[in-house]
Amino acid sequence: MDVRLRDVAERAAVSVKTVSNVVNGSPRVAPDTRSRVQQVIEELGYRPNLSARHLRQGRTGIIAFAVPDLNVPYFSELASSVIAEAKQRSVTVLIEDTGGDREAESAIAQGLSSSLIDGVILSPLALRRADLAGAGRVPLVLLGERDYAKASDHVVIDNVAAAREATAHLLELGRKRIAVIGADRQETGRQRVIGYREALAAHGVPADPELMPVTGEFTRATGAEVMRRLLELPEPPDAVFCFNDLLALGAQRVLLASGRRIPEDVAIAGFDDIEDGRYATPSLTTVAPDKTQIARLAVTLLLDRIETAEPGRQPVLAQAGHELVIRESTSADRTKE
Amino acid sequence: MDVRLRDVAERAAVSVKTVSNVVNGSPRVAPDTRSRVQQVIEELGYRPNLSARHLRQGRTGIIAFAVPDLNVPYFSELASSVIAEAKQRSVTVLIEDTGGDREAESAIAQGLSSSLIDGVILSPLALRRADLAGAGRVPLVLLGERDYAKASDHVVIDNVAAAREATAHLLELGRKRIAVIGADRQETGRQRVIGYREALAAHGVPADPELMPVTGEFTRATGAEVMRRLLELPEPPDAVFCFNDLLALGAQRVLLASGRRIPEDVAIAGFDDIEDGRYATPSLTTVAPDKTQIARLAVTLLLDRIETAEPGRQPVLAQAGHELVIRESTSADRTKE
DNA sequence: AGTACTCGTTACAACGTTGTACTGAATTCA
DNA sequence: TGAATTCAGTACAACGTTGTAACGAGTACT
Repeated sequence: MDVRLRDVAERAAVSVKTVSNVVNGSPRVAPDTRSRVQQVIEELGYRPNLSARHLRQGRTGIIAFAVPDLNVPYFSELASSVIAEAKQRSVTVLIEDTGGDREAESAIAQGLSSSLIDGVILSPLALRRADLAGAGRVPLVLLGERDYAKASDHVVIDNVAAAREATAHLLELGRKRIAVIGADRQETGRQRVIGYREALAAHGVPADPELMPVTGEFTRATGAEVMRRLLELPEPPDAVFCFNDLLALGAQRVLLASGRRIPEDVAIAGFDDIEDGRYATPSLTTVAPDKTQIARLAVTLLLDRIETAEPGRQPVLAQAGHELVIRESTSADRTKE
Repeated sequence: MDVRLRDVAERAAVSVKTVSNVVNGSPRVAPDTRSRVQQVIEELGYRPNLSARHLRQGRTGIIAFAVPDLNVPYFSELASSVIAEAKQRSVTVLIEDTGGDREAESAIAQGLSSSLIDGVILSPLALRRADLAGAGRVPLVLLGERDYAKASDHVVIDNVAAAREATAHLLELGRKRIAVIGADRQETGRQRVIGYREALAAHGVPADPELMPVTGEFTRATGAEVMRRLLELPEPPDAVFCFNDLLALGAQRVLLASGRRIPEDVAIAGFDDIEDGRYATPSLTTVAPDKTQIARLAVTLLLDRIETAEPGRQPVLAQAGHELVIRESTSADRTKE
């Protein structure tokens, strides 16, 4: 069986509470008592029972991180950052895979998952604003969607600026027909389209709707399929800006298979800076959100929200940084004209 | 505050225990009482407090899945499978990232992580046999290393056969100089080398130690670096068998950058069947362990072990299936000679 | 009619922890 | 020297749940 406070107390000839005080570093303990107890703790290998502690104080020290798909590298990388950040604050992270399912996301936002979590960081995919209506049962931080501003704390990056910078980079290579893959109904996509248009406008390049085809899921397969369609246009693109790296890798594969050179014939930029992109051939230019900072902000906001339970508190918006990382898929280019 | 059994009991005018019996589906409840209580439960939105339940019965319904690095696609894919499998058994999975650190792995094997987990599925990287000596505090299932057979339940695949099949496939393409990347001191690597040698012997091809260079971590970077060294050999390889897909993708990148064609000049096979390999250019031939089956076996063994706490029970070895998946990196080949 | 059994329900205690209120001793102050 | 204050440590209760034992009311058997 497990060692309990009581076992330690008996062996050290003190009360249970004194041992508890030592464990929790309460100041009301004499130095020699403390060291004696400390020693017995190590001898017996005592570890506090978290369930009992939770039962007593209403906290588990566990937060959930819910993502649409753990196999999407961006999310697994983000999960690693969140876990690392939480560990620093001695909090445990439970990874939850929603499958991008709206109901699952909604359930999590309402705190319907296990009752043993103190709060949730949720990266929504299908969630609608209305699904947050009944929320508030559990402290919640949302990632990535500016749309929910008034409903909950959230952490975003400046998608408009990021997309603008990436597009500007492609324009500065002399490209005129810059396609976009990933411009779908999601708020994130919409933001990035705005940045894309802004950059085009600033360079006096007209926006061609043909270059912004409808997209499905953000997978390599979609990227490949959409790229194939783009290549069939009477006037195909000379650059592609994909709204995530997976789309870009899929598109890249089609371009290479079709015999085109990257970046000479078509330049490619992605979004997310996943590890795969760094090792692709050619390596992928991409917008790199500061995942470490996102994780830190999300955990900080969540713990704040957990600690101060006052319900009236206004939702907070935190913005993390990003950076355009230029790699072979755009850089080896000789500017034309 | 949260709804408690007591609240439900008061509203339904029964005792707390009766509500508990309804919640737990105990048969000793009259049908009309049951439905009345059921209704109040839904009305109030009661959810059991897992910590209290655990405190009472010594189980949390949480198992941990510890991997060396969640960003390695093989592990994140496996994690998804484990989570899915556990969900079916209404068990929650806590993902633990050991960083491949021997101490962290050892700590987990001894059950030193949070005291709130019922058991651990551990995919070890640096763990030594001796580290398992003090184990047994927590039910444990190991993945992948046949080495620990007598110390703990474990799930493996037939690495020898898998490596033999992959090597045979390369040999049947007419390749004679088949390099191996990933033949390091780890038990898994050793097993695969055995299969590799068996296949060579069966085809009467001599094994050249130069074609089995020392390897470091199983990353794209290592794959790339080792491939570069292999290309500098006086007689470079005409095929490469990498012991994981990341190594293969790194090697592939170097080959393409050096102007060689895959598979015409050099054929490549990997191991793990991660998603990246399916979308690489060219797509990667690989050994696909049956991840779903691995997850199912691991969860089953672990729950078994948790339920029957008798300490005398012998460790179980379970073997999951695998399959050689042939893709472009070896198949478009015209057999030479 | 009395005993034995079954059934549905209940009261109580306990899981391991910690906050509150308390105690007794040592120390400080007037 | 007596009163107030500080300090170290303790006893008790409670968090929400469930296993055990016990209960009274029927029902079945003799």
